[in-house]
Amino acid sequence: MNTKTLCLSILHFGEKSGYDIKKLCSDGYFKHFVEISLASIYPTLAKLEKEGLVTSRVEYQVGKPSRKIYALNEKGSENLNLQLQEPPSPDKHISEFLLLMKCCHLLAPERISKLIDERLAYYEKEISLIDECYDEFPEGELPAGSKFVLGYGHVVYKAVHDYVSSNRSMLETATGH
Amino acid sequence: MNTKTLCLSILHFGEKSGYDIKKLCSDGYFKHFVEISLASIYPTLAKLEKEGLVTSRVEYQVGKPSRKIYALNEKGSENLNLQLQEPPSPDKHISEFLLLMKCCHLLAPERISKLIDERLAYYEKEISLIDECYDEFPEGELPAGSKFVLGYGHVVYKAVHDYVSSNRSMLETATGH
DNA sequence: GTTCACATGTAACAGGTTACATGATTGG
DNA sequence: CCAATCATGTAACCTGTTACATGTGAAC
Repeated sequence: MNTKTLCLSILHFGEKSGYDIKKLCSDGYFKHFVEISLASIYPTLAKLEKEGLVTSRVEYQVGKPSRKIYALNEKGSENLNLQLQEPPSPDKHISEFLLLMKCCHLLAPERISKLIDERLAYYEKEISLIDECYDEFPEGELPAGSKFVLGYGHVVYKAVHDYVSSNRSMLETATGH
Repeated sequence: MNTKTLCLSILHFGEKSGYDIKKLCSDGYFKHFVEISLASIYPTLAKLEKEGLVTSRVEYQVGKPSRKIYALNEKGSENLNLQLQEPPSPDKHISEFLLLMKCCHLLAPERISKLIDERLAYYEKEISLIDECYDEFPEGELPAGSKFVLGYGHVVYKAVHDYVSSNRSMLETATGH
């Protein structure tokens, strides 16, 4: 995933600071399908401004550091539309947890149980975070795309939670060492 | 995910060439939770051999290029066990498809429909690939970890397939431009 | 007191990818 | 004939991360 396109598509939902973008990707609406760090956001936003795709203004705050707020302009909007015409590259999913489970015969049974407990807790947390996102919008006002994506995340976490809790014995009783 | 640990854990399931490892990660049993390219596998295997964690032998073939087959030795096995004691880092999931769906109001309805059709076909393909993996092993002989991980992938693809096919209208009828 | 959240930015480094280089055989 | 599969490996490049630098206010 191209960092520039990601920033443009997030800005398209409204003007934001680099810090805002990071929060959205780490905790908010974009959380479960993107990855980005602050150290790549700031230079990217600066580049986008230099290229004339976004504009920035500084918002002074009392007691807090100033925020540099970026907004998409027409050229940026056009550029985004162009980028979105390209076919999406395949999903990337990397899970050390699954690698560990695949190697369960090398793990102590107590460790497996602990890892699974933590995993289930993690799924539950993600589900409640998604539910919180729904609650932020009044009935029917959540955009279709956002609703679809939140629902997608929800069914994934629900399905794997069910699967892991019903099939954990498969791993916990494996004749390991 | 550490490339060295990944190679060691795959080799732990049996001796393999770099090419074999790539195939396993791209099409086989490790497919849906790891990412690795040949250009990082070969140098990693060479490094592992230099460090004395694996041994290699060359297998000559008629009509095909020779294969360099690597096997885990005791030191490598110990090293792997040590690595597996570390807590797994959080899953990484990146999906340009979901970003596109989130931005559905910027896409033509026909494009959305086409993207969804392709997506559903992709899920179906993944499910049948997983089923093929099951079939490779005779009844009951698939190791617990592998079975668990395959089942995990299966429920994910099944859940998202169901979700996308039942909720596609949410995006296709979105008042875009 | 100390850690966390807010807030932006740079520099050094690590990691992995794309493209290149090579070459035989098989299938369409 | 051309593309694909098998098979290994290197070099140049790019991108993104960790760590650093700086500073306030709130909460514990």
